[in-house]
Amino acid sequence: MSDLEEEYQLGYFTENGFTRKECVECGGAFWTRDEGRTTCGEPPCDTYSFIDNPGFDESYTVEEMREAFLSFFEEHGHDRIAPYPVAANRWRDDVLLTQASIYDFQPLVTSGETPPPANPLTISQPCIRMQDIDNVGKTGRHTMAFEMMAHHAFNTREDADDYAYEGEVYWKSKTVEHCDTLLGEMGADLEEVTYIEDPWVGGGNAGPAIEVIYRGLELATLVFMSMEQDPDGEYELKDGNRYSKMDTYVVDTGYGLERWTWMSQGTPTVYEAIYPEMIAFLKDNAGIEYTDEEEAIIHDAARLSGNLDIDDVDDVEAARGDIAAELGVDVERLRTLLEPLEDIYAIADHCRTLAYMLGDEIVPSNVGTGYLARMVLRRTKRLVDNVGVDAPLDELVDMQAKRLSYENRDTIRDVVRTEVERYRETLDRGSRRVEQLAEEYAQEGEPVPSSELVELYDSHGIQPDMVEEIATEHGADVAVPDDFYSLVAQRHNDETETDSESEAGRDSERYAELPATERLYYEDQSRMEFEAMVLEVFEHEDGYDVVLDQTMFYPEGGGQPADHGSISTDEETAEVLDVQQVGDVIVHHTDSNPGKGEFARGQVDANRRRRHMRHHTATHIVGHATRQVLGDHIRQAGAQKSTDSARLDVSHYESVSADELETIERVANEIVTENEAVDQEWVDRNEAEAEHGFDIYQGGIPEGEQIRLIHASEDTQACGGTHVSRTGEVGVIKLLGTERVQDGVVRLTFAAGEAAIEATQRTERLLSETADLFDVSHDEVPETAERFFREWKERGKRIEELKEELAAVRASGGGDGEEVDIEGTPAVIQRLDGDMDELRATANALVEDDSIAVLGSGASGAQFVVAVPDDCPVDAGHVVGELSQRVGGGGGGPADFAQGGGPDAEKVDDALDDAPEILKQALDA
RNA sequence: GGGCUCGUAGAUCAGUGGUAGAUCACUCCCUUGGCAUGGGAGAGGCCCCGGGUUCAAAUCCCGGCGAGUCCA
Repeated sequence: MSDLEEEYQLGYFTENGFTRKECVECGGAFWTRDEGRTTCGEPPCDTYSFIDNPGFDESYTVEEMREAFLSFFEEHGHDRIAPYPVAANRWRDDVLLTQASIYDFQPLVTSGETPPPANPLTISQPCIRMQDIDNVGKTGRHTMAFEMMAHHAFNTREDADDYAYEGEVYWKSKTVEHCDTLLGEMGADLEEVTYIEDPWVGGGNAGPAIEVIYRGLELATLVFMSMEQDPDGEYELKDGNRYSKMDTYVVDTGYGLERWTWMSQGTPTVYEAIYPEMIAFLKDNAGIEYTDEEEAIIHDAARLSGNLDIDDVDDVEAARGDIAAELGVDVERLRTLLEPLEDIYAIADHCRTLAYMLGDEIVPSNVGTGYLARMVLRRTKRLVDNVGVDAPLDELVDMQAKRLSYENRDTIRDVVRTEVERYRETLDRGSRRVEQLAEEYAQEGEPVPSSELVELYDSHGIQPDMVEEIATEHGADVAVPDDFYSLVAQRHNDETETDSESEAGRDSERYAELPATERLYYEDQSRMEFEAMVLEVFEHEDGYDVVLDQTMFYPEGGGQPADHGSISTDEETAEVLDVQQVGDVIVHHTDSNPGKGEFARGQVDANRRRRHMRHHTATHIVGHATRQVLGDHIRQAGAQKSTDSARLDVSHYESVSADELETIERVANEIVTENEAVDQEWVDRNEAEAEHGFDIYQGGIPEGEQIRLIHASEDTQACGGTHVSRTGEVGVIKLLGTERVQDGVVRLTFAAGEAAIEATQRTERLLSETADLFDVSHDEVPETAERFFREWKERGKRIEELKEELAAVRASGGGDGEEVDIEGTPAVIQRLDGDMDELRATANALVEDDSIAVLGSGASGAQFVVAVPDDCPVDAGHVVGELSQRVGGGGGGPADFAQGGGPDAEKVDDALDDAPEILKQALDA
């Protein structure tokens, strides 16, 4: 079946007495030393045989196993690399979380554009896979968080050049040899190990791959990434697409740290092997105890469930029935025994996931990785409450963070506490809502419909089972549909398509043939004049695009706006209105044509540029100060500079208080006052990463082997912007304000240098104008404003009172109104040019005296109020309708009190003249 | 980045175009020796902001701001 069969004819196999066989159960091809073997070794063809029968000589903890693995590969010529963050979106924008060790080197290293940090290398990379979150705890082997131990080698073909690494380090046979040797050193019985042929396809790449199985457990996958999708390729693989060989070929291996540890211990589940003390703590805390007989059932069930090929939760539920049957136990009894234990396994795993996430400084939020962290945390909290563990969640997460040796454990605990509190508020809000809803439906005797459930979940974050619980207490039925989550998904399917592509594609083609523009602005960031040759000019709808051989003009990028200025030749001076970078070419957008092939002088608008430089350096300083004041989790989430101010968005889990803002401002200005050097440095990116970590990429990830670092005081950032040469040149930094731009992200707005002075002057002018208005000193403005506001409110109330009094007087004093008799009820018809409030009050007063009130006003347009005493059969709404029609409008209201009006104020009197007639009609009607 | 929900008294919320409400908390009075409590009265609102529609907007529409939530 496999088109790649010849790819597996490895020297190591033939030299070490392996034979290729086909599994009698599944038909898959595999390699083994055991001549008599007939099955491939992988469940369901075979079953776990290491439970209570560890497959290695010694028992290892995860820490010991990690160290054993890494040092083995170090001894075999690999460099040990520190793990990358689990937040993969810090260096690539196509995924959120790190799901495999190879993610660390995609896309730039695997494509050959950037050299790997070492070659070959070994690493133990923390990974998080949310896909099988529902299986965690239930199958005995699924975990959301795990470490993928790996050895990688990056190779290029002999005839290929222009890649960041050259030649072959090692390939398939050597890879298998390393794996086999490691298993041998661990004391595995090599006769029992099988190597299954299983070509790998994913993400546009493919290649032969081998699964390494021992005693039923898949211990490693050895992937030989060497092909890319190509419609004309010579290989057709299992996804139905065609592939062809690439110039680079990469050894991508994955050894599950947790599985190796499990194999070495032979415990019933993986969880008991990797964090036994936490499992013990949780069981004890939740008060879970078993009799010997129960213990035996659980033990057997765990072993059996490991043997089943379980891939989703439905299978787990079905499998439980099979297991119960095999053990001769009632399925409900088995469920009651296992469920609390499953929750505990899941809690331990989720806490470890959170420790990785928060330890790598992900801040919970409603977007991106922050949202995933929040989901995991809330899920964990539910499990903890469900199973009756009463330890605070921050303590549980800390247990795992401690084991993983994170240094920011205080912040982690703080974040967890804040999140738990936030969740509690959401639940409070939710339960109030559900209670109310439940009572409504209970009263009508109807069940809560699934549309309400979807609404509650989607808009308010309330789980259907929680609705069920609360609603039942209030006597309302709830039927949670089986396809609940697909109903929720349906609501999101109406989303609009993405908009069309830009024209950048064509542009970049046009500029591709031009040489890279030499960037003078990096050579001397304070120079503003230069000379250059005009290489090309493209005419445009609204101007010209000019390309020079070298330029001092800074193109828009990294949140710094483009420079302005002029490009002059002897004949022509062109204003530069915008500057953009297209590939390696810098394009100046101008208002006139300097002439292709001309020798030109460039002049950068120095004032504008200097303001940008101050704001750019100030941004680094403020970021650094914020990190010092608020904590190490502070990370840039976006930034924009202008001539007048700059803004910096940072990740933070609560809003910034006024006190904190002042402290940040003080710390930032201390850095300015210390007048330290701001240096730029071009360095090898791998060296930079090794020395400073990923925190240098807060403003985005630049391409290329060399990157530019900016050192401002103790802060180091990869940055392409222009900077002042000493922090003192920033002058002064004035923080203008802070706002929460989204959950988990806070925006700081500030101004530097003369812009700071201007900003201060602006606020002071506002204060002065306000003070002048009140005719008081600056100090007295707040209390004066407060007094004015209070008095304004008091006066409003007094006016209301007076209007009512006036209305009473008008109603009783007869006034100049006409009074007619409608079947024994007196009706007062009166013009009264006041506002609606006055009309209403007067009408009310008249009704108190058992009169019908028909009042009209011409104060702003025409307005009418008609009020009728309780027992009078006149319909006020009808009367108002008739009156309003006569002034070109309309009106209505309840039968005893109606309002209306229209635009024709001059017809108020005419309308009122008709009032007696209308009243009589209304009575007849 | 997108979808949805919500902004009304100090708190929790009613109010679907026609005179801004309830409960708790608050103040005062009464009941009691005191407390829990019970009875009565009162105070407290830029109905988030800005436009629009309308005779009339807390209410409908548009735009902001703020809060929440689901998804990628």
